[in-house]
Amino acid sequence: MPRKKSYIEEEVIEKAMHTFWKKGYEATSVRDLEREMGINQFSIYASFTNKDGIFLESVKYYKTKATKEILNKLINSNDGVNSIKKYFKDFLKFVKDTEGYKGCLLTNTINELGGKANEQVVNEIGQFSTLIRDTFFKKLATNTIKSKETINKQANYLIVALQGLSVASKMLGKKQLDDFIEVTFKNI
Amino acid sequence: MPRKKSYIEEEVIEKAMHTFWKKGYEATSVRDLEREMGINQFSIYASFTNKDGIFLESVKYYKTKATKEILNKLINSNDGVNSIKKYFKDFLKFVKDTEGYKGCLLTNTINELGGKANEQVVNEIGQFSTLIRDTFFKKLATNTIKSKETINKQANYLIVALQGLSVASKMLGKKQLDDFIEVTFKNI
DNA sequence: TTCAATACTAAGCGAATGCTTAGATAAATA
DNA sequence: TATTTATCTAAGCATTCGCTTAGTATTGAA
Repeated sequence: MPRKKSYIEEEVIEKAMHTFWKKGYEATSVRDLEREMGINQFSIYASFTNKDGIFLESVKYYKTKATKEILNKLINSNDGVNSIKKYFKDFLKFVKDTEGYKGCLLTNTINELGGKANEQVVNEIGQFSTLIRDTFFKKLATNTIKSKETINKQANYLIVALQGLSVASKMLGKKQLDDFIEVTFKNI
Repeated sequence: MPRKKSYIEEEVIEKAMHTFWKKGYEATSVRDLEREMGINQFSIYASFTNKDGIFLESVKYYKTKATKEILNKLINSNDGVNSIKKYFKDFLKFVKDTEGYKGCLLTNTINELGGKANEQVVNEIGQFSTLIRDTFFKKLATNTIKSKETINKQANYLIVALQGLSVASKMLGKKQLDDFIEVTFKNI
């Protein structure tokens, strides 16, 4: 009976995600989204309820994309701690485009909105952060006699270091970022 | 001849600074500033030209405040590397208020606006970042045989770590932050 | 006491914000 | 073919945005 949608939701979500990623939440207007997603405002609201709704879907999409493109590589690696170092380098490639480094969308969001972000968005970010930390933990725990407590501290440490890298990438050059990664893993 | 100003510029700048610090650049409206600064929009524009002008003064004020309250303590300390560790802890106190951690205003700004921030603002932030790194360098260089290159890398590393701490403080608890600081300084 | 110079209040400017509504269009069932 | 249902376009809603203007109040030198 009904008329068909003229767009594929996943495709327009991807475009919305890139817009939020580049510009941030506040600086992205619904008119921006309309232009970038290539569909009318009515359709945006019909599919995603409101601006927060599109943002939530964008965050979910980012998680899926990041998981496929870099996190799975870490999960499936058998290179112990060295695989985490590779993850850091992959991360830098992942957050860079032709115009420069745009940081991690999730870190950007926490930094911009803090605790005031939409509750579901905060949950999504918290879950992903936990997933990464747990993955770090497993890699740190292979072939070592270090205590669980030490490994836990190191995993938390690497999470914060990754967030630092997200922010610093927006200011610093490639060499400085590589130096940072090198020193980061001296402490492990 | 002229009428006197009914407000002290430094006082209203401090209030503007706290507003930007809490809410971020985009999310702070001129009406917000009007309310928080306690003066009319006309006066804001007369004294500071535009929104960017107040923001620039806020950034400068933040630098002065941070220098007085925590950076000078580091500069004047004779405790070598350990004084940097103390600086990290002082930093966490500095960026915390009753409602929680609000991060470093300068890191927040870089993260929110990236390279698109007002040029003078970017300069101010860059200068302060350099000042802190140079200070770290001096502390790292006391009583050591480490090469200049190594010390440079470590100084850069600590800058990024500090930015990570700024972001992570908005998500993580005190214990995790303390753990991070501990691991950060393990091999320095 | 006059007068020029600056600061004040308050109203309002055009443009942009997030979101909604009215009406035309398309698809599949009856 | 007629009807039902969901989609589309495009105009417009109230509110807020950064910023300005018109008119009044206050100051200190002439």
